[in-house]
Amino acid sequence: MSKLQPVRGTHDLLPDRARAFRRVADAARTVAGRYGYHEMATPIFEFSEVFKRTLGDTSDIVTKEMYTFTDRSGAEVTLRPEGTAGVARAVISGGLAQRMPLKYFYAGPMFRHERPQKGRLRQFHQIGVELLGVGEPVGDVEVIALGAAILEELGVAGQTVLELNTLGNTGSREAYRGVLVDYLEARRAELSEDSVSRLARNPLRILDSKNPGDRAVVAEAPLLGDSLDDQSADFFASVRAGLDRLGIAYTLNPRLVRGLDYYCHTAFEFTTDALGAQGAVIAGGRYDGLVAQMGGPQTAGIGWAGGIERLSMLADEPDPPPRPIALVPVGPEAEAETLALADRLRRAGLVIELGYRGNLKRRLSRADRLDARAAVILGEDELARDVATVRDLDSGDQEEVALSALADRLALFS
RNA sequence: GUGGCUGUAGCUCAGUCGGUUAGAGCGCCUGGUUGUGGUCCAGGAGGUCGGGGGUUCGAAUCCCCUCAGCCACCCCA
Repeated sequence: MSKLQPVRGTHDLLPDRARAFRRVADAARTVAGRYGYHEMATPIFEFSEVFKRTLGDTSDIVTKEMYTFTDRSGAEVTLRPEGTAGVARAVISGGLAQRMPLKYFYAGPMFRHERPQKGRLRQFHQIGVELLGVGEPVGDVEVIALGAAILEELGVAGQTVLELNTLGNTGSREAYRGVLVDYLEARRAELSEDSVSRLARNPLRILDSKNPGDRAVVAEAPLLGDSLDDQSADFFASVRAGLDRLGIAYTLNPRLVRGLDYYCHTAFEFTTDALGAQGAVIAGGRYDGLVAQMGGPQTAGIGWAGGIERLSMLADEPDPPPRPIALVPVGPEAEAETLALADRLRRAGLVIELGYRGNLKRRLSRADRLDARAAVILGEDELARDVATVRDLDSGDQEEVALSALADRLALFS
């Protein structure tokens, strides 16, 4: 730690990366807007209680991954590990439940103290949407369709598949949980160490264990689908019918689960095999119990979050920034004049770079490195005649242009 | 949190049976043009060999610790 370095698992976003990130967030925001989901932002940190209540005291995120600290007034606060909790808190504290349904989009940094690896950082960035107040399956369909549309817009639809499952309503899930625990307890000796501890805490999670021994046990486990009551089965059938109608392909994955109590019915993930072990690029589900669990009114909810880092690794290259025009003064008089000229041209909407120092050769060389489209050379003799020399840096052609006509002439380059 | 691999110039990397001033390509700077870039030629700057400790006459090279990156587990976006 003696050398100056960024905190583990954090990265500087230099312009190229920043542009790739912005492309993901911008595409998502635009598409979400077409579905009526508008951007909101919650604070980057909340009272720790907000996350403990939504994520549960036993989840890994709460027990070992949160960036929690005491601020100068003694309050225990936490850098948000995910986005839904803050939105739910805002709905309650802002009295927003008066005007349901609520449709929100968000984008921003999240923080989890995990061991970094490909597609996983300690400060990472997510986009997400939340739909509150819609308990009908059409809400699930819309939210999933929105995710699919964003992936399409980003050009990653071909690299991802939609995995879908249902957890059923509370009664169905509790019934299944009992059946599953009974089954797993009977074969406890065959389970991995991790899964034995999950048995008490979060038994559904054992279903998607990667451990070969666990998988063998899970393969013969009772299926959640068999525990669904009529209401749960009908709900899921409606969701599937809606997706079919929209032509959104999916594969059923009965092992796709969410561990937390407030999740119910639909669970889904858009996954890829192009990112190593971090397969999920968008993941979400229905959380009808969340707002009530936080102390608000009973409120249906469904949403998803997507990893910007992961999506940007798959997405098409973002458009390059516009090529600049370089202003190249020769001599002190022209140098002074250039500052005002640059200002005028920028106000006209042009992208202008000033060479800050050096002779003509040096500044042209710099213009070339900046990938400038053209250079405006302004020397004493040009100045005396109120003209400038405009050099096309791609072709090498030069012409003299009256200063009054300069902006219009340069606009032809873009 | 666990395990494996890695860490030499801004970038990509060479260099270890321990031994004189640690190298290359690219990039950067200067000059070849006193008002003309990209190519070419010549020259130059730049490294506490991730950090700390140890072994040794001598460590980039061996040992220990530590930090970071990558990969997998765990967890998840």
